[in-house]
Amino acid sequence: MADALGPVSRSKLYAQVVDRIRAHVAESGLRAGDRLPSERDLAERLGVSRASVKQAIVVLEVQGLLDVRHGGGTYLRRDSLDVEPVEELMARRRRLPDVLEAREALETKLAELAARRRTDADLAAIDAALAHMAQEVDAGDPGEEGDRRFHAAVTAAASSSILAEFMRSIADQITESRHESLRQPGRPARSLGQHRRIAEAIRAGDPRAAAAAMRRHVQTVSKVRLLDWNPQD
Amino acid sequence: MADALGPVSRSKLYAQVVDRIRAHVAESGLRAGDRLPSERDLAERLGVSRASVKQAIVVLEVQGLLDVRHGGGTYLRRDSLDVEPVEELMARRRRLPDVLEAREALETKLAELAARRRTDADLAAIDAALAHMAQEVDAGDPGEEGDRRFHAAVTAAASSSILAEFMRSIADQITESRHESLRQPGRPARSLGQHRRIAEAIRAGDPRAAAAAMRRHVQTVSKVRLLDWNPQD
DNA sequence: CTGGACTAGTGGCTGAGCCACTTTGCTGCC
DNA sequence: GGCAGCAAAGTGGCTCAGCCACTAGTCCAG
Repeated sequence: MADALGPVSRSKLYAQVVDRIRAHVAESGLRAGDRLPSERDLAERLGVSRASVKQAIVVLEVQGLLDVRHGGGTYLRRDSLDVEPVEELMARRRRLPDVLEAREALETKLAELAARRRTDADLAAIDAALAHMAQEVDAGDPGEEGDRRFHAAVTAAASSSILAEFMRSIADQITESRHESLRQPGRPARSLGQHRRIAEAIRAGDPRAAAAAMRRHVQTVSKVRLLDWNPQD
Repeated sequence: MADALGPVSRSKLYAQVVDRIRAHVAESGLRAGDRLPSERDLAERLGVSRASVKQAIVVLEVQGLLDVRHGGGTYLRRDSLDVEPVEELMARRRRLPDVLEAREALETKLAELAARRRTDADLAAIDAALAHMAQEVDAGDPGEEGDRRFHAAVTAAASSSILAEFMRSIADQITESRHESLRQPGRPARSLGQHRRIAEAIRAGDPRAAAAAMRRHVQTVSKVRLLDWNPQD
């Protein structure tokens, strides 16, 4: 149902105008620094109102693809308008193996940084997450909230805004895979055990051990998930 | 100069309205699924035209943060509107140490994947990049184009769309640091040598060696760059 | 050659209007 | 009392016209 609504949402006029501008750039061979037709010109050519053109331009501007100068015209900041925000790419291509690869790259580094930079407050948050997950697992629950908190605490302890943002951009897919992963028999307890080893390495301030433990953890998830994954392509 | 233009660009009305909507969501404690005030309501309250409100809403919609239903209102898709596209975050916070950390996380994994997945065409591209950089270095040039091509070839050989997209989102900072790094005496030749070791491991299909060689390379860049970095905060 | 004035073009924003769609409330019927 | 249908109100989608701020280019005078 939600998927069936996707195409409809995609046909909003401003989105269509974005696509047409993209096509025009590609066909005309325009490059970074080149100027687009004026809003009035585009509106006339596309048979839409200037306000609709403006909406499309605002979208491309906020994506960093256009430079809009008051009274001076609209310019390309890149050689192409084909770049998509990460989240849009994610929503479109739900390739879990890619997500897990990215996750391994990011979380391994985050664990290493957490081991170097953790504060007492960070450790307290990690311990609280472990306790929460243990409580959930003891109660027979999958432990999803504790799992989420643990990874969030490690990410916070790493103090790297870029890596944190990358993690945020694939957060939906991680949430989804967490649900699937932790409902497997025995998986919650095993995951909790792996969390504990990661936490120990972070507490000990051992970046190598933390990275290795996190890599093992994420690779365990990778193996389990790949067996169950049914590609939708 | 370009930095001085940043704040001006930031004060466009639609951007201000975006910020005000964000503030409203935060203050009201609204959650995913909750409904925003109507466009007419927001326009009146903010003292702007409905078209300007609409532009702001379009921005948040295309970022996946709002769900806009024709005739039915505008709804939050997340618990917060504080998420920013990676590129916007990048443009705002040019903290090079963070970039280098992210780069190490991403490129180490990319090298590993390249060693696993490289095709003959990938290896040819890597060799061409090495040859190009060698030519530049022999001619006394810094070798920036060859450097760029080499890292692009490794990224392509890795065949991971998410990691490639993450790399693209910090491409500007990498280009900038490349320029600074490679103009240092002796740096081009040394960098070329490291590239060759990475390429050998990829050609040999040895993921561990490739990852280790790439890590060494990026860490070398990290050390050099940090000595020269003047924080702008 | 330089600077100023003027004109045309461009973007920024407003307000009004109309239509399509959704939601809500009321009434009537079973 | 519950359900269905209809009308009214509210909401979003888009257009159009208008006016102002700004920019770029041209022309003229000193």
